[in-house]
Amino acid sequence: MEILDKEEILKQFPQLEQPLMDELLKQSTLKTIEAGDEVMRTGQYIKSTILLLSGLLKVYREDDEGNEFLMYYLEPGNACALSMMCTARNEKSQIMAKAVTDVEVLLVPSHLSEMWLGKYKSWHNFVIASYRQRFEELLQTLDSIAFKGLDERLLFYLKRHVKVSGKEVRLSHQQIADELNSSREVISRLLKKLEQTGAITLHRNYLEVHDLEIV
Amino acid sequence: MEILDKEEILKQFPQLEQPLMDELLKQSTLKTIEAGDEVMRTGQYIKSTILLLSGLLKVYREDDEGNEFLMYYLEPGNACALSMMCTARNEKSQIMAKAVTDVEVLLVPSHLSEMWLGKYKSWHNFVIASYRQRFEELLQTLDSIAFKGLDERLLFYLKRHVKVSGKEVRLSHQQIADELNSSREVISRLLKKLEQTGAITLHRNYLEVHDLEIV
DNA sequence: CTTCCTCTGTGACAAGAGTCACTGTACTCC
DNA sequence: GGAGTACAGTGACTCTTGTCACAGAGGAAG
Repeated sequence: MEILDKEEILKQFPQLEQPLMDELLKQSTLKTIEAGDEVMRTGQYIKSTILLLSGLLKVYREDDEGNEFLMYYLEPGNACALSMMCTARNEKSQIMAKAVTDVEVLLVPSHLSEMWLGKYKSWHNFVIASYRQRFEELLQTLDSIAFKGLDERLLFYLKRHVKVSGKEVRLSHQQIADELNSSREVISRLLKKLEQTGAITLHRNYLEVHDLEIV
Repeated sequence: MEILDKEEILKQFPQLEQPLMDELLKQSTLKTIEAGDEVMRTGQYIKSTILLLSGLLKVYREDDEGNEFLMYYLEPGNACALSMMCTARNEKSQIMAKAVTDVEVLLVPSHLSEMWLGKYKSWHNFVIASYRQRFEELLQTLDSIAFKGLDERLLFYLKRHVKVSGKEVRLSHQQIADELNSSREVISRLLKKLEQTGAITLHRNYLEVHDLEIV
């Protein structure tokens, strides 16, 4: 286990009170995860609360036929709400979390996380706030699926992607299609249309976003 | 304000500890809501946590064009997770809660609910458990929208409806269509098919469910 | 009984999205 | 430079869902 850089951690979680930070530094473990690796899947027993220090995680849903769709991204400073509330789920569909880039996480043993809820007000607030944020993001995703056509969903997806990792979207059409639970051809066509409006420029294996609001 | 029937309330929320129950009885207000009335809409400032004592609430999403879809039902013993985490939301789409039947709710002022989180372990657990349940239900809804065709979504919807209010589904095709964000004609056709398999029987203004598993 | 209104059933058509087949294009590795 | 491979573009077709138009059917109220 590497030595925790206190300053670094504090910077990501400034809302946590001092004594809690001390415990956190002492009791949690730092883990590095390579881009592309799976961080979590429901059904598996989750024994830790996950705090994200650096990098980018995507949380998505996968059904029994291998279809998937993106729920939301987690950025540094976020906690994985699901890791806090993972009950024994034995349904067919799963929630998965995967590292988009290399990622550093802090693992807090569940029993501690549980205990801190009563002990530290700031931890408690942090946990509740995490639930809220995830709930809201999930609702946005739900909205876009329920009310919007694929063209608007694609826009929503691109906007979100730009927000977490910049205007260079380094994804193939196939990858985008997967995350929207659609098919490559359809995404290709829609992207082409977007390019024609001038909103984006297409390249091999990536695309540049110029302005998604003009559409 | 009516007098709270302690026994009744205890029965719905047996997991709450005694001193908390006492405070709850003293500090919260009972409110009766008529079938069809709106309980809540986001954006509006929510000043209370809502506990459901009797009746049935539906929680649904509505977008700016009046489209809607059902998120989940709340039954007696449930709390409205949203009333606990309503931040100032000023987006276009809204979460709405409406009474399906006549409903009795207990209103807990937000500042108390907040305080109890630290004070009573059982309250804290109850709140966390509520979040979890709603999150899970929302995920199921999301799944059915993202992965399933309308036929399967209709089945899922009917099953859920049967679970909360029995095998007589007293809804017009139009109402069902609304809750699935679809159109009457399509729902009519799908229901007809279901009737042909023997899973349900159609009537004017209601339908009987026999067995939804056989489909 | 008659009128009126809401709910339901149905056929025809349109639009969106998925699938298939095939072509072209850029990059990588010998 | 040439072969192989993953990615991207495109047309044709199908299926599902939504829309429009209209016809019955059942209830309610007079």
